[in-house]
Amino acid sequence: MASSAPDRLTPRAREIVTAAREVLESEGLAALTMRNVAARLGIRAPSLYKHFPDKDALEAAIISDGFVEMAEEFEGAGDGGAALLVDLAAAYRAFARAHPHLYRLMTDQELRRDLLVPGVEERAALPVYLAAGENADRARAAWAFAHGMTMLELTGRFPPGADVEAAWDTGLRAFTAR
Amino acid sequence: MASSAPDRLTPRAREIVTAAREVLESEGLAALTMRNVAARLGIRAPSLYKHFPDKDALEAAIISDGFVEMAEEFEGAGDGGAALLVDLAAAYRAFARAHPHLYRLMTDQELRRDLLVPGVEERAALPVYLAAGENADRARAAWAFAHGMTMLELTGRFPPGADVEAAWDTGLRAFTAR
DNA sequence: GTCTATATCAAGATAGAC
DNA sequence: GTCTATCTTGATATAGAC
Repeated sequence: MASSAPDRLTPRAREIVTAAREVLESEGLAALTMRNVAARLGIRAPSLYKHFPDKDALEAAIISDGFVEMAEEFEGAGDGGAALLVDLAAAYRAFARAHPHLYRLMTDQELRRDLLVPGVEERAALPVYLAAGENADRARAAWAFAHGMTMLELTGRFPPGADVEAAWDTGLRAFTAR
Repeated sequence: MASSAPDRLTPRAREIVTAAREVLESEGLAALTMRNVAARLGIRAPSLYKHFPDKDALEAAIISDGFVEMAEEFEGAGDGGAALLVDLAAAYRAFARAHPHLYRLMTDQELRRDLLVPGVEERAALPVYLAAGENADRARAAWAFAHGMTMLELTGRFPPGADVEAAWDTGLRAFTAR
C-alpha cells in the first residue's frame, strides 16, 4: 500500500518536479534544462529558482522520487512472501524499460547523496540484500549484473540478433544456483 | 606481439587523436571539446576540421583505438593457452581502472558503429566468447556483470565500506561454477 | 595546415521590478 | 510567484584568407 509520507516539497515545487520528470522521460536527459522545465509549466526559467536553489537540487528531487518508486516495485515483487532475486530482477528490468531516462539519471552517474531525501537509496537496496540471503557481496554482484544488462540493453550495445532474454536467464541462473 | 596494422589516419590526424586522448583521460569527457584538443596542440579549433569532418569522427577514432588496446589486453591474458573468464575479468577491470574516462566513452553510450574502424569491436569481443565456451548467452551475461561492476565502481555507487573485491569474486564464482 | 572572424545556439544563473 | 533583461560561459561548425 502507498504509505504516503508527507511531501517534503511545497505544492509548487512538487508541480515543478512533475514537469521536470515529464521533460526527462519524454525528451531525455539532454533536454532536461531549466528552460524546458519552465516552458512545460508556461513560465520562465528564472522563476524556478524561487523554488529550487539550482538544477542539482531539482534533479535530486527527481532521483529521490525514483528511488521511492523503485522501492515500491521491489516491495510489491514476489507477492506474498519475501521476493526472490529473480522476482527483483524482473521488477528492476521492468522499471528501467518503463523509465529509461530516469533510470540513467538515477544510476549512471555520480550520486549527490547529500541532496537526496534521506533513506530512499537504502530503502530501494534493502529488498535486494534480503533476497540475496543477507549476503552483501552476493547482493552487489547481482545488482551489478542487472545494472550491466540494463545499461547494455538501453544503450543498444548487444548485436542486433542477440537474445537478450537468454542472457538475462543465463546470468540469473548463475546467481541463483546453489 | 603488436602486429602494427597500417594506420588508417594521416600523421597529423594521428597527432590529433593522441592529443584528444590525453585531454579525455586527464580531464574527463566533459572536457573533450574541439577547443581543448586544439589547445593541447597549440592550434585553434577550426583547424581540426581539416583533418576530421566533425567531433563524432574524432571520438570514433579514439574509441577504435580503445577497442584495439582492449583486445590486445584480452589476447595477452591467461598467457600461454586460452584465457579463462577470470583472467579476462581481471584484464577488463584493469583496463577500466587505468582508463576510466576512455572506458565510459567506449561503453556507456550509444556506439556509432558506422564510424568505427571495421572489426575492432568484434576483435575485443572474441576472447570473451571463447572463454565462455563459445556460448553467446554466457558471454553476454558475464560481460554485463563485468560492465555493471565496473560502472558502479567508477561512478562510486557502492557504499564507502563496501568490499568491492569480494563482490567481484562472488560474481565470478557464480559464472564459473559448473 | 592554420588562421581570424563569425554564425548559431544554448546552457545555468542573478538582479531587481511588479 | 513571475517577469524582463542580462551576465557569463562555452559548445560545434563554416567561410574565406594566407
